[in-house]
Amino acid sequence: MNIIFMGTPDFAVPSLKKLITSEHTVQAVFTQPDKPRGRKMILTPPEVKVCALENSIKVYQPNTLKDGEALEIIKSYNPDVIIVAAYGKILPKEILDYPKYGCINIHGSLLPKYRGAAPIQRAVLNGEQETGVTTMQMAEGLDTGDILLVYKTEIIEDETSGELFDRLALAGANLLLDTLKELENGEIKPQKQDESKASYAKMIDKSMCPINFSNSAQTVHNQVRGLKPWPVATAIINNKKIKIHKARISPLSGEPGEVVSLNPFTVACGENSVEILELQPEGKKVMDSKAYLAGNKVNIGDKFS
RNA sequence: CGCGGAGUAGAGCAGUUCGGUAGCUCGUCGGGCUCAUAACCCGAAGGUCGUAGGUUCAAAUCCUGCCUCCGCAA
Repeated sequence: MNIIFMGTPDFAVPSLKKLITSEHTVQAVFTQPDKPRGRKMILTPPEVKVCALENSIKVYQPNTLKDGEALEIIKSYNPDVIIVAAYGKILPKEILDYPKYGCINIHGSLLPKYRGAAPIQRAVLNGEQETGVTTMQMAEGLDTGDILLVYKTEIIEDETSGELFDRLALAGANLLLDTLKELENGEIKPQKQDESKASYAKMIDKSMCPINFSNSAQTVHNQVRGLKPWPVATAIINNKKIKIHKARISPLSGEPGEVVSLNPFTVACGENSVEILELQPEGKKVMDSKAYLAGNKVNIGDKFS
């Protein structure tokens, strides 16, 4: 099939790569405009753009798809289908309806659960044990289109959002190819989403970072996993903010926030405790907790807040 | 020139204010003790103090340039 691909971050890259090496033809790529990123605010191209350019595919970065220009570009390619993976812009109806097979989206959850911006992180934060990837026929609403194919997978005990991202990005790429194949062969029966089971995964932001040690160790652990690798859960000790990169649940107990063990480094929660395995003081690199304790005086009974 | 922290032994830190013998907690190696240990005791190795220059009798420390890493903000 002739395909136009729309996507932006690294989640979309495996799908794009897979399409490029498949029997399909990627005619053009749409992605977000380059944005200033990093400490120096350097203008940085999205990962999908980098991948497309490496493969000599034409890239478009319009600010909006709604002014008709985008539609003209798309018409000039006459694609059979448009693939959308974490693109980050709304597609107007005239584009959704234009290709023969419409627009197909890859979404990182088991729809209709976790529609929206941050399905993967939200699943980890909520301590879900199962998630997956869904391909759907895009409709006008936010992730409301009919379901085409679904891939389910377990969320592993200590898995972080970042790790799950990588797995689902790869699984999504495979699912996408299957979807295209079955579409071509007319084997797919699109399923309507059950609106009564729909939920939304709001964007993640830094206000979610501070850890409340009154919560259960499980909740704290989910927070640490879910916010890794960005923006990372934080706690305060000795008046200094540190990021908690990696933790584990421990059966010890004590006053919430209290250091109950130094070996391993363990902090009590509302229920049980968490062992802190990797952390990062402000202005410092990520280090394991043993290294931190070698140079910073922390005593049993000290309090995290 | 967005704001700020930091580069000292394999790791994490102190020492820099006020120039004058290179330190701490760990790790590593050797030995001892123990039924046993991420326990304890004894000992050892390991550093051109990020880099280039300047000031000085003398610089980790003061001055200047540069490199690198990180936090915030976006």
